[in-house]
Amino acid sequence: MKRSPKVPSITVSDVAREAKVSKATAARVLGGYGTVSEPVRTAVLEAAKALDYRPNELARSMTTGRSGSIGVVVGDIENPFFSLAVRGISDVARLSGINVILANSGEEVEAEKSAIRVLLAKQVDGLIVTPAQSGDIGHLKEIACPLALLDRALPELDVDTVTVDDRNAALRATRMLTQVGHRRIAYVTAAVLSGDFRGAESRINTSTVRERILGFLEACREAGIEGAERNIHFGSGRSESAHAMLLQLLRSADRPTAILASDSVVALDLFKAIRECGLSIPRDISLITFHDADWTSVTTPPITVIDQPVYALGKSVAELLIRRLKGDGRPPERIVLPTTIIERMSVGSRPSQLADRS
Amino acid sequence: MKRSPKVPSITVSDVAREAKVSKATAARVLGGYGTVSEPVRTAVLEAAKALDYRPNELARSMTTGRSGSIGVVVGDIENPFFSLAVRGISDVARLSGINVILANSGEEVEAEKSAIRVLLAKQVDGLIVTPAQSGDIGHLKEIACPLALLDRALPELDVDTVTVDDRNAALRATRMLTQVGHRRIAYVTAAVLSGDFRGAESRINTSTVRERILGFLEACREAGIEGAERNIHFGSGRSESAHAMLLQLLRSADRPTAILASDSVVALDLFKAIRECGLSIPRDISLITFHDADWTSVTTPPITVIDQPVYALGKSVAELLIRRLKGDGRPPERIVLPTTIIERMSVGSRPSQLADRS
DNA sequence: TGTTCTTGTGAGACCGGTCTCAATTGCGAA
DNA sequence: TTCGCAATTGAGACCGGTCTCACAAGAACA
Repeated sequence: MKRSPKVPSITVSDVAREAKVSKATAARVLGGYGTVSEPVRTAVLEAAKALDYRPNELARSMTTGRSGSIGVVVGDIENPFFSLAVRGISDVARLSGINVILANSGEEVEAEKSAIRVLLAKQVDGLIVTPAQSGDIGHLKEIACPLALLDRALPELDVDTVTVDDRNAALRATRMLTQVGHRRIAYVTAAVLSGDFRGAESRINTSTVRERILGFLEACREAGIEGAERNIHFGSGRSESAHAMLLQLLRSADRPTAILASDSVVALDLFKAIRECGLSIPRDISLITFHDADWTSVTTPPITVIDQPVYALGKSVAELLIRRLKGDGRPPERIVLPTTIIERMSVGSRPSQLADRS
Repeated sequence: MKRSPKVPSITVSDVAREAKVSKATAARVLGGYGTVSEPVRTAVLEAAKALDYRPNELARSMTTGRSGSIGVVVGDIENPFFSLAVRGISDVARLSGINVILANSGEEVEAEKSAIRVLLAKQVDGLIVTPAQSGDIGHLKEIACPLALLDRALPELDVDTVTVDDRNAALRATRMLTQVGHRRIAYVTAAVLSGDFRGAESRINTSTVRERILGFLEACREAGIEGAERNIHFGSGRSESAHAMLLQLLRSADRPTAILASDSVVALDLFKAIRECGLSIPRDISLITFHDADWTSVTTPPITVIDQPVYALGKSVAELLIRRLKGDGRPPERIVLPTTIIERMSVGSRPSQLADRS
């Protein structure tokens, strides 16, 4: 470990010396606190300019205890959903003069824990997290600084949270499918669930996932479809095995005639898999996905989507968190933003040649 | 400005007191430097665990002068090109135990300057920047810490740089178009250029933009196409006016029969505009774009793309920068990564009904 | 004119680490 | 037995800011 050359930077003391005042006075001018007479102020300011003084934020943070930055931990930056939400957060933060330190969890709890530890060690003033898993949230409960949850609520964690009305969205989307006759409808999500689904509703603590599933199941029930739980497929992330799983699903004898995808990344993978299997949308299979990703409107056919106000989602959590950083004492808020369904061309009626068995 | 409650955190001194050793000794154990006897080490470690000690990175950075984090300034996080590159950077950084602080410039120099100022004040150990503009780079020259350039080289700035062989890529892609007979070929980029192009090659200092244009022009020249400069269109970013510009281009009497797009965001916008005009790819117009964005393979027709090793791009700059942080003294490197063209279905021969005039 | 406020300024402690330096101890070599 | 050296430890300076407190000087008041 080699000692860095350590470019000696200009400090308050240097400026003070140059301006022929005490360090305390120079600090007052430079830090913008306390009272200083006009002539002294200008003298210090000139000295600072002459020396090209730049404050060391680290030192400042050390004494104030405030770092002026917030940490954001998302599942996957590459997912356009998150990039857009992050932009919402950044935009709001910038307006408040707050920096954003971004970390990727890759949807893995361990990475999430480590990221949070690091951010906390860096003394972030607050955290925005998209919890990767719902079962393992001890590390979130321990967080001492203000915390806000993005997109995924945790019932056990009473903190500021912004989500969308996932349940209702899934309900409406699924209804859209049942209403045109579909009975074998699959819900495909990237979320992972240990074990298989049957009656495991209670094990899914992540609101987003659970609510969507509940909405999905409710619509199925309404339509008199039984055993819909069997058509919920977890773990369809970015991986070879996930793609293989999709192919298997699409090639099975009782393959679904309609699919609801949990996000645009999954949907794109599905779209490719469907092509690979020589199936046609919407003739052979219908598709609806969460998130109006930009590409969904240019495919053939364009995809019907559940449009989430993603940018607003990011904007809102950031606002909530920043308000709290300013010392707002009101109880945690849980904001649920509405979604709309953008109907395009990927939903067709149930293919008649495929008799339903369930 | 309200004083934050300031949760009193556990410090080295607290641990020292608990372990009944001096602060210096506790610090040695906790900081992992110097020599400590085994019994003392365990005593300190136990005390630390009992007290749940967490080091304050800020304080540590203050004395060491190293913050353990690097700053990354990109044009637009939402552009999948950048998100992927950023992941490349993050992955490498994580392996070295270095954090990444991300900032968005929105491709605006002022925002870029401000972001760099903030990151520097936060004492980042190094910076990775994708310079938004090439003319205004004074702020980059002034940077005292190690700096590395991503995707865009600046001839005047002799620092570690990783780019792709833009010129050759543009050359090959354009050739692919000229070879099937196209003569009215447009190059559309999001980059902005003050004034219009004519002979302004010298004004474009951003390597990516200049090299691509040079490659494009070279291919045109080879094919005996004159005045190709007129077919270079700048400023096609994310905006209403940009889209309007594209529509105008596509509706003009001498509209291009083939287009080369500078990135996938521009390409998507183009794709939509082409549809809007009722044109068909590749019958009426051919399209090639830089960046193998995930959606390019699912459109109808799928788009022929110039596949850049984006992840590797990010990975390489990060490696270069980190090597330099470790005190590597060798002269700055300029790495140029190769690209490949993935041929899909968006290139067709020149539509015969459109006579070329140029 | 004496007293009490203001206001401006300087001295120095402090934040939580790192790191230098000197002091103490134990042990093998002479 | 004495000396030298290495290993271990403690005291305290330091990083670059913030902030408390004491004090001096002029203003306001009696």
